[in-house]
Amino acid sequence: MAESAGPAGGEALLFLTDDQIRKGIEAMFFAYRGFTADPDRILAVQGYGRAHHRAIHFINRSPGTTVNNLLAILGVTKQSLNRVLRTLIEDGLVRSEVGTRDRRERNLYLTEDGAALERELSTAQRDRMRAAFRQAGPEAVAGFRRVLEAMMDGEMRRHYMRFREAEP
Amino acid sequence: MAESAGPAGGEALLFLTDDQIRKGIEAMFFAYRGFTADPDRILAVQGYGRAHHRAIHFINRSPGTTVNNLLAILGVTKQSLNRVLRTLIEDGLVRSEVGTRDRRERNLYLTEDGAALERELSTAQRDRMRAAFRQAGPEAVAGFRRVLEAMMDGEMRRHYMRFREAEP
DNA sequence: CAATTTATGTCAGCCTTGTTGACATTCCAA
DNA sequence: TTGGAATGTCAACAAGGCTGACATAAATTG
Repeated sequence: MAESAGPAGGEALLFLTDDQIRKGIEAMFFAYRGFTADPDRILAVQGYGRAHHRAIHFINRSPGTTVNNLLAILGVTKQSLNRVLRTLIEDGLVRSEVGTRDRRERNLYLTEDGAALERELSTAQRDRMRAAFRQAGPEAVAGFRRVLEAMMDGEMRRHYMRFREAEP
Repeated sequence: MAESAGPAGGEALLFLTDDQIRKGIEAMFFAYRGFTADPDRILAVQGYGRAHHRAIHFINRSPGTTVNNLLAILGVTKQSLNRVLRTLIEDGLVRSEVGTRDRRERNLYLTEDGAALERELSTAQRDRMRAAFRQAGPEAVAGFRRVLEAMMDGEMRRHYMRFREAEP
């Protein structure tokens, strides 16, 4: 349909055929399992899931972030996030401090233990990503990022861009 | 750590710094939400979820496939898949036929209604992917695919490759 | 100051989708 | 022919989404 195939106006656009796009969709599906496989294995040991990983990742990226901010980034409800945060706080991986500027807010930090788990998780995930990057080469990596950025919803792209520029 | 940054042996390898890799990880996270957003909206209307989408997608890709085969592709337990298949069969979207060669097997097909939903879902997903591809350009798309393929687990890569070559 | 809004937390209950365990059916090979 | 392996189904449970209702505390506004 649409602009399925064939030359159009002088450009070939062969990379926009339904078949090429289908391959992109399936690549995305199968690759995402690899992307989460290593952290999933680590998390399963201590009885955590991907939701815990996401919270830990973004608290590490923005120490002192508020619950509301985390909510927007993760795109879940506060009830859902709260369940995860509560277990992380109870288990001593996350510390929640009453905000100084605005005392309704809670500023979230990783504890020593939380930071240790974060390192374990991100090391595993980075190792795989690094291997994939090395295998594919720098130009492929640039293209990879360009396509992913174009695929994001506007709201998510905003969050991504804020982190993209920030050096840790 | 490892080969964090800086020139190494003559090559720069700047795309392998922890910071570059971290951007790749976050791009993957935020992009995947966009990837599933449109199908999710459609599925929510009829009370289905992503699991239904995955089953429908791969039954459409391999009409007559068996439950066992689908299991290997989706990487879930047979009990989990069975629940999804049962609702799809009850709702008249999937047809299950006793295997002729081996009567323990069930061959799965989409019905007319199932094929209609599959088209609706894949059209929505393809539209977004096509827009991202067009925006990023052909070289970026090639790189995108190369990185994703390098990121897959071996088992998943095998499945991907089988579909990759097959024309519908 | 009183009223309202905002940020957070909590309880209850629902749904999807993952899990394990138990079991029926069918095939195949010893 | 019989026992094991393969295939698929049913039941029950857990994680982690969701909505709705409500409480509390703090900030903001009139």
